[in-house]
Amino acid sequence: MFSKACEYGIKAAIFIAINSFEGKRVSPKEIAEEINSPQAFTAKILQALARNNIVYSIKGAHGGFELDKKTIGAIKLAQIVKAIDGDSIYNGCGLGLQKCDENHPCPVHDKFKLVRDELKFMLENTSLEELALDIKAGGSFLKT
Amino acid sequence: MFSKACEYGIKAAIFIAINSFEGKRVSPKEIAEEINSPQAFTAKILQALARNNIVYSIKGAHGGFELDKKTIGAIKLAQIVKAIDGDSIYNGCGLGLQKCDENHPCPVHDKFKLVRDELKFMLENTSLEELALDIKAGGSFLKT
DNA sequence: TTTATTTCGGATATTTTTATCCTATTTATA
DNA sequence: TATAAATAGGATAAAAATATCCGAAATAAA
Ligand code: FES
Ligand code: FES
Repeated sequence: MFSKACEYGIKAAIFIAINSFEGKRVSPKEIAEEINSPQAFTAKILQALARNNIVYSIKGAHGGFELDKKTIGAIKLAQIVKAIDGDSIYNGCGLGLQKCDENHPCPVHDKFKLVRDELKFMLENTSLEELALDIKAGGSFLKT
Repeated sequence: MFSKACEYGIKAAIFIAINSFEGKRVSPKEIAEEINSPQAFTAKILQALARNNIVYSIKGAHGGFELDKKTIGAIKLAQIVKAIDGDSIYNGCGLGLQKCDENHPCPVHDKFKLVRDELKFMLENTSLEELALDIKAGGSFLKT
């Protein structure tokens, strides 16, 4: 469904959110440990998230990744997925036709579009905040 | 969403279905042309579908791929997807946890499961027959 | 200003997916 | 039986995704 890079990106963002609520910055090393991902690869993904202004990176001593406590509620999964995997998951044809086109649909278009749109809606309406709070409450987990 | 192999497999199966309605066998060459896929790679996928008893392959002169006209309505997309991509799309965790587990859910579990189950339902309830008929009626297309 | 810390980013390596090539095997038919 | 036509399948290649390594640049603090 999502690429590994995207899975790591989502989990990393959630972990950064959790820590930002407590005013803590986190390093790629900590993040990789918490989400059970390869550290250097995770660092690359964090760079991409930073370039897309989804998370903030502070270089140098006492640096790390963080995000603005006030905007955590406004950051939706859709932004992260789009930044890493692009938007083919929202617009692409389920059977790989060059473009998904109502006027030249593939055989599964109508049915696929329903599922795809529901996924899109879900991602656009799920915020980092709710996911982070659920973890803090012990209702869900980032690894194992 | 699906692998290239799976996309090719679905389109190939639909094309074989269309031809089997007319009692015609088709070759990997014809199939690849009709679904706009690489021929040799498509042939590998056809072998996999044949090994899974989804399509039938007849070797030798006048051979080719076909399927039993009477069972086309019973073949669902889910079988093809499972044969080629496995069932991680039905059971796997959206964030890549080792297993999707109600008792140890990832942060998106509840929401993801809804989408995943809808996809599963769609694939399990869509037959090759309806897709093939739609194409014959000019309502959908296998390429471009 | 020096040092320690930390992200950035280019280069490289590994693995998986996608794709191609070639020969063996099977089968209908002349 | 000989031949041509067709799928099977192993070997290989190319491309993309995943992963690692290392030096450069930035920054806080001594
Ligand atoms: S054309 Fe294939 S999903 Fe729309
Ligand atoms: S645990 Fe992640 S989707 Fe179920």
